[in-house]
Amino acid sequence: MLITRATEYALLSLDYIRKSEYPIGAEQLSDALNIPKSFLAKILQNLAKKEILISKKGAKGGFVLQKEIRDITLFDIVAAVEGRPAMVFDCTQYTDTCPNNGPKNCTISPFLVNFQKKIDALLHSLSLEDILSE
Amino acid sequence: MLITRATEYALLSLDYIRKSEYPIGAEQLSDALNIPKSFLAKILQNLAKKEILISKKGAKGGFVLQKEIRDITLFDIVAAVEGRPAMVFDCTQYTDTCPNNGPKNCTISPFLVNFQKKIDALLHSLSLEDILSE
DNA sequence: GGTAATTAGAGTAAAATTGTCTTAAATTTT
DNA sequence: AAAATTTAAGACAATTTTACTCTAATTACC
Repeated sequence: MLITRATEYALLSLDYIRKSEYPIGAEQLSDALNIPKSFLAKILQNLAKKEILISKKGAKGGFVLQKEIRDITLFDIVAAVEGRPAMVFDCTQYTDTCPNNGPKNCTISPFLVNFQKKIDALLHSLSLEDILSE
Repeated sequence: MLITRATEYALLSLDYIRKSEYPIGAEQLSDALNIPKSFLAKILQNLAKKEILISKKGAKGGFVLQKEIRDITLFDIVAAVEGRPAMVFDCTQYTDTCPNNGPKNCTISPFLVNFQKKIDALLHSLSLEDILSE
């Protein structure tokens, strides 16, 4: 799966947050979107670390968008939430068991690299503005 | 991950098989490509079921391509091996816990559908011929 | 200072992927 | 016909990833 549930939660949250003037707390989001609170909190943290959200601690705190929605790409969101860029296929993980001893002499590697580039281009080309209606 | 290790094994196997005049056995493939035999056997079975490979039982049996490599698409290979088409994201699995009560009123669904279509188009447009060098 | 909120990290549970094993069925060779 | 070879099928186990929880600490507002 290219995109996990965490990314879905992120997209739903970003959509909710952008519609509000005030910071939105994790608990409020959790209630509104029916998403497990602790899990969501971690997702929001990751989005904050990657400069997609601003987090405000303390009373009346919460999360606010850090950029214009047209400046937030799908690529960044996925990378932030999943902890790494979206990968079509990751063969670098197990070069030890690779029948061809690594990507350098892999028969299918050139294709996969090419395919990965197409996915990346697609993710980079799509901003939050593009995908959230209204 | 859009493509799993099973699909990588399938691609490597298909590349090996197409280069041979004679049927290639699962064990021979397993040795040549250093892929766990039983796991590989199952992958080959799936490719045979989906009319990508022909399987011949008995002595001197093995697997042969059933079509020209330009007529085998990545889409078909992935669908055969993974047991379902490659999915960007599968929210139909858990409509019960969906904050928006299903894809019909989902804020992000239209985007995901669109994204999925682009992936599908890419997979359909690429044949084995396109991706295996020489 | 007290409350409301995020931050951090360990830890658990469930699901998917990866891999194994055993037995049966089919085909070829002898 | 028997023996050898090879696929077919399904149950099972191990590993990895995903999904989620809990507790304690930190920060900021009032």
